[in-house]
Amino acid sequence: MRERAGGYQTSQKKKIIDFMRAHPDRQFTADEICKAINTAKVLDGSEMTASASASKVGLSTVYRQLISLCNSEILHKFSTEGGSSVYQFASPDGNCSHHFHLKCIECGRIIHLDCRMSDELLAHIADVHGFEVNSGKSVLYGICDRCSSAESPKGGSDTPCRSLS
Amino acid sequence: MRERAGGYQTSQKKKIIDFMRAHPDRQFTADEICKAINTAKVLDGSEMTASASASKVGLSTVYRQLISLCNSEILHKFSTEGGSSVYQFASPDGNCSHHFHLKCIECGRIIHLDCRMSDELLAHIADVHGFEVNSGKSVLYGICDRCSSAESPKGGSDTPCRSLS
DNA sequence: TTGCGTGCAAAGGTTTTGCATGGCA
DNA sequence: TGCCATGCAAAACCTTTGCACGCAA
Repeated sequence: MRERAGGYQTSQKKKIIDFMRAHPDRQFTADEICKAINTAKVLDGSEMTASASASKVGLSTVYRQLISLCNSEILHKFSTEGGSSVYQFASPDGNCSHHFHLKCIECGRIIHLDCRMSDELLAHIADVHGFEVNSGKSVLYGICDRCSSAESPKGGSDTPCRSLS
Repeated sequence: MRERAGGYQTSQKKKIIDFMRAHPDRQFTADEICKAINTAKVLDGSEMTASASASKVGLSTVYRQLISLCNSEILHKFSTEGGSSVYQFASPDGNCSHHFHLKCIECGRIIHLDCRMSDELLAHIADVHGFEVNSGKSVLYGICDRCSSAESPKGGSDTPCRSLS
């Protein structure tokens, strides 16, 4: 049905997929993805100036590809409270539809909760309360263990933590 | 938690609170709230037509009050997939912080899930997985009983969620 | 070759902000 | 009376769309 990435295999699409697959536990806005693939490829390497002349992938192309990739279920789309949307790589198994996602509001990390109790709760909600939860679209917000133990954010060279207010 | 809405008691603020309190189980965009309080008062499911927009309360005032009321935890803010935000009256008890919210992606209805199993799951996630879930900010998306029975009529979709709240 | 994918720019919608004025405490 | 809140408009922001050209199949 939609298991393939339904379309041409362009270099732009490949860049987006490669970048998202390299960071499966993180979420990015369209703008972040656009900047990332126009500068470095895995973004943990050397520093670079923002306005590199090598910028090629347009933001509208990123948006169009993100829509396509979400339809192909290669990516997942989430809405933030700030109004913008963020995208995350979906595991090829597609099992993200079967467990909860925990998102730390401090560091932005995404934790895939593979837990029997959550399955039981989902079954309970479906049976008793008649509500079919779509786990792939549901995110539980809170504080992860790292951030609760240490309130100071570590200044990593990784992706800058989005403001997200 | 007794903290009132932190500011003056203006007529505009009162209109917004009254309107939202009159529809505790519904969600509205800022624009809908603005139109509603400028035309009718309880709209009772029939109005909401374009109306004359004899604006008295400005849209920016609505936005500013919504931010204030959310900070005071009088309202809750949710993000829709379309990118816009919707607001809903929060129960005065403030116990919304202690249970899950189920949101139907079809009809937009919010169900307050007051269920022992969810409490157990939250405790389990905190103890075993070290993640402190903020229930008030977490929303589970899915299909509610009404909409699922409307789509695919399978028998026995009864048992309405005893939302309590 | 065929037509989808792309880049650029402009449009569209939502939310925020600046500034002068009005109203609550 | 002192400030905060309001209204209006413009700005800021995110996302989509139109159009001509490039490139995968």
